[in-house]
Amino acid sequence: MRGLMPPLLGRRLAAVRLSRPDLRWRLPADFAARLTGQRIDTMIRRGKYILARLSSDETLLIHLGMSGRMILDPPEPLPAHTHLLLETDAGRRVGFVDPRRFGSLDLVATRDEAQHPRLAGLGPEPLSDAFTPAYLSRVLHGKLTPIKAALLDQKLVAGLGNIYVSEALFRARISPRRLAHGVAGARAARLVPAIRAVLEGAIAAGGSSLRDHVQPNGELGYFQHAWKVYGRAGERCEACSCDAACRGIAQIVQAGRSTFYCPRLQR
DNA sequence: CAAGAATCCTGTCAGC
DNA sequence: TGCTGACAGGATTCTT
Repeated sequence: MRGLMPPLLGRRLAAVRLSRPDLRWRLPADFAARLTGQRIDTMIRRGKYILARLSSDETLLIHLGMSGRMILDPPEPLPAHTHLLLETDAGRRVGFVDPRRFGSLDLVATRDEAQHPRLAGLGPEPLSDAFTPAYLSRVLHGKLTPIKAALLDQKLVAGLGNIYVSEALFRARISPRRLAHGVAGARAARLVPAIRAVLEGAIAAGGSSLRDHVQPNGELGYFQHAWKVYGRAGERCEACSCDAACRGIAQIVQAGRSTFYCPRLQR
């Protein structure tokens, strides 16, 4: 979103081309027409959603899903799977590219995002004051699901994905297999700052470019080089590599997603 | 109600 | 080289 603000903020959308309405959810036939001519007044992020508030009092929602990317001034011919192309009154162009189409676009008839069903249920922002150990303890209390799965639940806390959950749990030295209710209390007090540190590091690095993610200007993120456990199955974890008892980073599947952790350090 | 599995879709890569 | 299966930054919907 930071990369989108310079070209979009305060500009009017002079042209909008929607070449594929069947994304995660099918877009209405008048989607492009409703965007055309609108000015983008403010842009914010909520969880994994980018929100662009329009002069029409509507809000454009963008979710990149697994494989989505935004491209500034894409070349012609347009990259494959460019489903939406915006052109501003200043001549800048922004493309929404998403091969798998797990991403979504939506146009909400209100500037109050809390009204939108996709956003209404989201938990607090992990970088906000609302995300405290007390809050996390409360929502984990009584939960029988592994902490890994709980942290992926956007209703509990908004914005964590598969990579950053593994990284945060490593940083907090908590096993991803531990049941959520067992993290309430002292472990939650470690987990909250661990989550914040991982997200702040990733944002500063422009995200993690595993295969699809790029910043709008085309630059790759470089947080993948800072991963301690994700994608490192079999390697000895950096925190205990000198210890003969370290048997290396494990990869397991939880709730259908890969989890990476150090079984020796994370309890 | 809560938790886990199946599902949507395309691209890439390992193995044969 | 070409085929097949597994897997990938997500989140909803269906089953148990």
